[in-house]
Amino acid sequence: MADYRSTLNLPDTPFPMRGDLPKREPGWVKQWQDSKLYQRIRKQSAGRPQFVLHDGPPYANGDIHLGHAVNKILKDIIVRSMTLHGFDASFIPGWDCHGLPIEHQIEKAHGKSLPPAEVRKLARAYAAEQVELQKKGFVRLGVLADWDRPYRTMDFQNEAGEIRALKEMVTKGWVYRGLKPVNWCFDCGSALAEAEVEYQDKGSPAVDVGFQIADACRQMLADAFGLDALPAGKVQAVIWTTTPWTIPANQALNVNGEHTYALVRTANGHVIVARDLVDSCLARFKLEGDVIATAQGTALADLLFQHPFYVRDVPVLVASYVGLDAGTGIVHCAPAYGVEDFQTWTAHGLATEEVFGPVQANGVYIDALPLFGGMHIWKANPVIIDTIAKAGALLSHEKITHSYMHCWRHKTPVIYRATAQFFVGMDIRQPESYTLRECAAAAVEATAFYPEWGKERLAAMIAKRPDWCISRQRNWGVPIPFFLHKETGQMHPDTPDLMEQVALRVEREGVDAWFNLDPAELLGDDAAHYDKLTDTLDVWFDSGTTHWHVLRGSHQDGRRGDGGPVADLYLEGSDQHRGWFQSSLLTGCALDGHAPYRALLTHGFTVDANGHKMSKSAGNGIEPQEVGNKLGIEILRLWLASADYSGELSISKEILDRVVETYRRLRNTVRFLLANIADYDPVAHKLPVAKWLTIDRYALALTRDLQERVGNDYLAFEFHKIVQALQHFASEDLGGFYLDILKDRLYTTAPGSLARRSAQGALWHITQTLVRLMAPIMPFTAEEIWTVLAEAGKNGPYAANLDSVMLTTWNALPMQADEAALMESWGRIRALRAQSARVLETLRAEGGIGSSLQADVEVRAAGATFDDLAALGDDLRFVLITSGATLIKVESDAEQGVSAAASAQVKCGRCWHYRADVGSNPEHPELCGRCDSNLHGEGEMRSHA
RNA sequence: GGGCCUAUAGCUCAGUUUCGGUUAGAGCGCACGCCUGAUAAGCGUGAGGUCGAAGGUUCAAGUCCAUCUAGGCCCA
Repeated sequence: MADYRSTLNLPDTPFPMRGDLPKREPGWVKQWQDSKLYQRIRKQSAGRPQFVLHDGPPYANGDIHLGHAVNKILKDIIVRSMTLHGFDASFIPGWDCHGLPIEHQIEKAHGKSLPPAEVRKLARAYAAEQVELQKKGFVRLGVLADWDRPYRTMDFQNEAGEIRALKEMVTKGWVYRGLKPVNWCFDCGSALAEAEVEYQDKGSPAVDVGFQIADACRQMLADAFGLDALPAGKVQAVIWTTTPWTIPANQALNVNGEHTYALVRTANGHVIVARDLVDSCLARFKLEGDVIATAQGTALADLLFQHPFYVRDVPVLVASYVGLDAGTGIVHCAPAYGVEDFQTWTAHGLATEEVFGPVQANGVYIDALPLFGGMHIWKANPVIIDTIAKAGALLSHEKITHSYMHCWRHKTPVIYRATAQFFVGMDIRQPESYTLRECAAAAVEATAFYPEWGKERLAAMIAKRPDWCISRQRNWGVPIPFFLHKETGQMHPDTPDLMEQVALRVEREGVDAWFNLDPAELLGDDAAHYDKLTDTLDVWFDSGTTHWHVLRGSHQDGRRGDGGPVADLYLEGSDQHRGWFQSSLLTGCALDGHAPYRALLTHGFTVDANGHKMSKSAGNGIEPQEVGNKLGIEILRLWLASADYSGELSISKEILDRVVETYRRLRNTVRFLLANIADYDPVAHKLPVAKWLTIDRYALALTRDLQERVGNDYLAFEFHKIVQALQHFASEDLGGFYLDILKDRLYTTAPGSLARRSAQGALWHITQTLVRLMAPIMPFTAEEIWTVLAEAGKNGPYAANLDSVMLTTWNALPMQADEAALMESWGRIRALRAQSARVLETLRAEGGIGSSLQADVEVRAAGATFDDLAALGDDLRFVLITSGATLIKVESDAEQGVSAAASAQVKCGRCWHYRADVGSNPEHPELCGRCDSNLHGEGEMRSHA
């Protein structure tokens, strides 16, 4: 038997079947970096419509984890897809460099007693190191960005920019000085951040303390309980507290308006507690009693009760936070020493100036405090309890052990303590204009959200949030460069001008320019009357103002130049509704009157296969580096793109295994495409689409449809639909249909025949389309494909952009007038083909055939299906991949069907079809007629498939 | 405890934007078979869900309503 294999046009390509991703990806990364691909894309895109994604700065501490990878890869997919869409898409990466965690790192490494200037110096160096570390990680992910020129919030220009942003907000009147309870450590002598507080067990006294009704309010209290008069003798509202030291600072009682309160008669006078807690309270008081009347919490509002040992009547304030879990249902309110206490106080319109705070920074009461002046609060507890008892107001006293806040540095108990801070006011009304809250609400309304529910979430947060406290008592941060009058505490009247002078110095020397500044340099003789504030700005102010001083200052090329929001998109984890989205929104509104972004996109957090969050302790974490080293970053990217990122992102071994399958399928499909256009010259061999065979034109229509849908999905940021569409296209449209049918024609017809060039024209377009559609998600593989195309001269009209697929835009696919008709009729043909496959499978199972080419089929069809099949003529057998196919017209659907039988003919030694004309040329007895013609004659004619 | 979100075959997702309607779809994986001219590939056939749970509204619910469970983000 002659070997006809060598007479076939078999696929051939240098594109390897296996990606070998972990090994080869770093090479691509290096090439993109070395060739300055990002910069070249920007240069080539200059003048196109802009798309600005403003990068939210990750905190410069620690190696990147999966969450970082998710975030940056999504951004990269978007920037790449927008570039391919024909936008000038910028990506200026940034880092958040100031703040507590870095200060702690320095403290951990160098001890706790460094002078602040030294802390800042070390922190700056540490942050710079971390930026470089993380940058390496991000670059390895294949993220294409301006890595040579990122923004860092600690850059001098940015530090100065923040001061200018603050100046602008001060000038516009958004900033005020007020009180706020903060975590306070006596040993530090300063405020602590939440992160510096840890919880440990602590023994505390727990006391129930009675507040007698004020004489002037006895009748009103009787009315509240629906009584004609109050019983004679003591009537006390009882509170329960574990911090007796706050009693001297008591200024109110809080009740819940929704709860019911009971007036209880006991042997020790009458007491008021929540009705639901009467039994537990009496047990604690070791008293018996009867409820003689009840009243709703709201009825008690504003009644005055007597402080247990000071001559001071305090009001009842209704507060919803008061619960019934423990205590008495009545809460003692010391606004200087509790967050909720303080909020309740201000919520009732009471002045912060009236808040009474007798505890000094070192934990000692001021000397002027009666009875306890000069005592440390922890020492004063028993003395105070004794005083309460002597006043007849102590209903119970026990020792309890509870979880209590401690300083993580000194391991000593921490308290809440009201201190002076600076705020951005949410409800300050600009003259004849809006409040910040109103402006922000309108800005949220004007913003597009992906997914849509983000709008509701952010709007609810804006509606409820308190004023923004922007001051912190830290070392490593941007200073709030205010001079405050020593007596009044007021800002210097020239503050805006002074701030600009400070900004100029910070621009040159960094934040130390302020900390080192001698006030006299700016204030002259006035300096004696002013204190230089040492507070720093909340780090949310750092990142929240990046749109102001990064996009409009240090990186002007990364902004939109049309006067509106500077960015088209901010994209972060859904936790940033409270964080960066909000701080940016507030500064945008305060500075510009609108949000700095047009749209917000959020992604969820990564979880394990069971939907549980990843943690070190659970041991269910997956690191991006690990995936990159084992499977390749491309797999990680494809995993991310195939998930619906609006919810949680599940990742596990099995999930990644499935992703690998998807990758292989896509890769092999492209490999086959490349292998079959190896001898195709897209310029010299190009045929007009009108001359193509019908099925090739159908394939082109399918491809155009795919590109349109995928393009729209990119614009809508619906990447998982893209992966599904690509996979479906590769498996169903190509592998299971078009390519399967095409093999015979590609392999057996003459190399330069119309039949073959028509197919290759379609394959060339499919390849050019797929490589681009894949590129945003799988940039490594796309670039590899691009290189093969380029080196083989397969880019034809795109030869000007041989360097990188990213230098192109979507493939320009010919539009066909009869696309809709093609889709419709071939849809019917494919349904028939599926039916035929089932019949052949039955025959195969019976042992009648192996390959489908061993069979002849008879197709009975009616109506449109018959017309479609009839139009194929003799090519029907190629569509069904059988050696023979007979079409019979029937009149009704019921008569339709397919039957198959093993062919009685002889197998052609070349094309493997079983044909009656095998051997018709005596010189080539093993060949069928068309193979003989293809090899030695004019070649077969094909018009449809 | 509050706000927002998620819960469809083993896995990843669809399920017709504003208010429901025939046997709930796809790809992957799996099973079985074919091919050996995409071969550490390719093709075919097939088996898998009653839509987180139990209720309600309705002639009719995966699709609406309240509840619960599990999970996520942010607060308290």
